[in-house]
Parts: sequence; C-alpha cells; structure tokens
Amino acid sequence: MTRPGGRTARVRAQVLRATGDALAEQGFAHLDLADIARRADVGKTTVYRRWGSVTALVADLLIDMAEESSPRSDTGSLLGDLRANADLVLRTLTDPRQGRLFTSIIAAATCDVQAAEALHGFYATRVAEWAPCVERAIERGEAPEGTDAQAVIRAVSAPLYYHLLTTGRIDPSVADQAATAAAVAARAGVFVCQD
Amino acid sequence: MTRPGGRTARVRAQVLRATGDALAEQGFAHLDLADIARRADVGKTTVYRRWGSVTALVADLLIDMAEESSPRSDTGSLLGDLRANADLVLRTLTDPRQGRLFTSIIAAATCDVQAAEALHGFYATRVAEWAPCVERAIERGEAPEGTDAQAVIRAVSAPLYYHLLTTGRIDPSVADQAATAAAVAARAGVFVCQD
DNA sequence: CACTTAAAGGAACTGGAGTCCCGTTATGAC
DNA sequence: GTCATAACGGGACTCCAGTTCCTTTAAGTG
Repeated sequence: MTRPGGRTARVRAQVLRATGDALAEQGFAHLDLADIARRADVGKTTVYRRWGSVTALVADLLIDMAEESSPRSDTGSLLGDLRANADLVLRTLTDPRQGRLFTSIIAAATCDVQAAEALHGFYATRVAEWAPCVERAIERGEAPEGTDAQAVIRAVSAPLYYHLLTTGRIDPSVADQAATAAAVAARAGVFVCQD
Repeated sequence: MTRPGGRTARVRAQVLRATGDALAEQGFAHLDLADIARRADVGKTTVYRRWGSVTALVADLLIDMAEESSPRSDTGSLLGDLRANADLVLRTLTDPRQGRLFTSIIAAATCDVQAAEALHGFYATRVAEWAPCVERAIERGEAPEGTDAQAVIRAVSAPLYYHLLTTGRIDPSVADQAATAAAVAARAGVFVCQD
C-alpha cells in the first residue's frame, strides 16, 4: 500500500522547491542533499531514501515542471508566434533565477541518463504545446503541407540554447534572428518531412 | 622561474589524455582525480596541485583541444560547405567516444565558470575556422553583403546540439535540415547585422 | 475512534575524496 | 659537470557526504 496524500505530497513539494532554489543559487556541482533537506525543513534521511541523488531530484523536478504549461500565444502570423516563443525562451534563460536553474538542469541531464530522459520528456511537452502555432500557419498557407510543426518550434529554441552554451550570453537580437530564420526556412519548405 | 619543458609537458599531456578517456567512459559526475592520476600514471598529488578540480581539468583540456584545428571544406557552394560542416558536427557528436566526451564537457561547462569560459574560447575558434566558407559565399553573391558569417556557422550547429540535448539522439536528416535551413535563411538576409 | 504500517526524523557511523607533509626527481642556468 | 629549485611522488591524515539503524509521526482503513 502506498500513501501519496497529505504529508508525502507536502514533503515532495517542499523538497522540489528547495531543489530548485539550491540549483539556482549554487548550481549543480556544489549541491548536497543535506542542504536541500535543511532548506525544505525535512529530515535528510528522507531525501536520501526517496531520491538518493541530485540527478534523481532533478529528474523529479523536471516531471513536476512539465506539468505546468507555458503560455502559448496566437498573434495570427507564423513569424509573430515564433517571435513570441523566442521571446519567452529568451526571458526564461535570461531571468536570474530561471536561467541558472535551467543551466543546472542541463548540467544534471548531461551527467545522468535518468535526468536526461526527464529532460527529454519536459521538452517534448513544451514543444508539443507550441506546435499548434505552426499547424495553424500551415492551414493559413504560410508553410507547405507536411511541414514538421515540432521541428519548426525546435528550430526557434535551438540557437538560443546554443548561443548561451557557446558564448555565455544571449540578447534579443539572437532571439529575433532565431524566430525569423525559422519562419523563413519553414516557408521555404525546409521542414517538410521526407520519407 | 617556471619549467614548462620536458617532464611538465609530458605530465600535462598524459593527464589530459587520461581526462578525456575518463570523461568519455564514466562521464563528468562520477569522476575522481585519483582515478585520472592512476590512468595517467602520475601521482595524485600532482593532479590535485596543478589542476585541483575536475572542471579545471576540463578547462585545460578545452584549451588543448582548441589548438588542433578542424578540417574545413570547400565545395564551391554555401549549401555544400554548410552540409559538410553539419556532417562533421554530426559525426563528432554520434561518435561513441567523442560524443560522450562532448556531453561530459558540456556538463562541466554548465557547472563551472572557468570551464564555461574555456568552452566559449573553444567554440569561438571553431566557428572562426569555418566562417571563411560564408565569406566566400558572400563574395560569390550567395548571401547579401553584411551577413554575419559566424552567425551562419552557429545556425548550422545549434539544431544538432539542441536535438541531442532535448531528445537524446541526432540523425543525418537533422544535420541536413540544419544546413539547409541555415543556407536558406542566410540567402534571405536573415543574418545581416543590424546596427 | 482505534489500529496498522507507510513514511518521516534523529543521531551515530563510515568510507573515500581531497589535503598535507616531506622526501625524490630532473630541469634549466652557469 | 655542478648546483639550486621547480615540479613530481608516496603515504598518512582529515573531514564530511552518504549510509545505517532505530524511533516517532500520521495516513489510510474499517
């Protein structure tokens, strides 16, 4: 018999919040579970028993994060929607807390298979949430039939993450360029699935 | 007075090679310096004294890696060159050893500022090495004057790294799509610097 | 409202990563 | 060749992240 209700759920919420805080403040490397337990006001034994490692905590955090959906926009044009998406990603990655949090999560995902799979799931839901923008654009005739909607959405985020990784900074011009490039390529039929 | 020659250089080479091996085999997380010292056939005190941490080792490894240049191609067309670049990145990331190595390096760079800066330097040199392809394309009239050559090169790699991070796999079709999208966007003038 | 037991908490314990100390090697200068 | 010392190496030591064990709390059931 399992007891998910009440205390168990509260402990999970407290620990995941503390994990997010710790990841944002100290980063993935110098993180110890005892500190998270202290922040969460929870026994350290509990954290070790239920999760056991930082990467497992991150994986659970990602599952939790995937549940709250991101606000999708509807500007009426493909470029407008992709710009809105790029802007959302930009603001997330440049936000002091969220930016560091995502960096730490990426660190965890590149260290551990379990965390990596959780990250894949997280981005799968996020990309799926925004895909309808592209599908509407196809209906409007802004992109050819058979265009892979998810590929277009990924094409918008990719340069932002890559820029952050390889240069350490991102600015609005990169976001705008990413959205424009994706829109142009989509219109040209680059993302039509070939099989 | 410093003594870079002979033994010191040999020790560095051995340790960096061992670091690469260990990163490829065990990943960034479960890596300890004693193991690297053993692999390098070097005293563990030496590793701790000269580098002190895994991230510092990765930073030095990146400096070393940046020195050996990547083979740039010259197919005569922008799309051809970008495809060659995408293929090179694809083969690097899918190669069993290199792929794991890069993943581990990214983990280190998202954990530590020093490693991150070394990574920025590494990609700066790699991108600069390939930029001439785009500059020649501009001369040929394949892309408008004022196109940011480095931005085009980055646009090719970005989707590959992003795909690997968010889905865990990359295949030739993604590489081809990335090269094509970058070429189309470049031709459309998306990467013309606006200032 | 009992009663069972899943789950949390406290505290002592332990193993190995990282440090320290001091002796050894070999580089570079003369 | 000789010398001073930069750099390496071995082994003992330390400290704390992670484990273990046992007690306490409260969720779910009838």
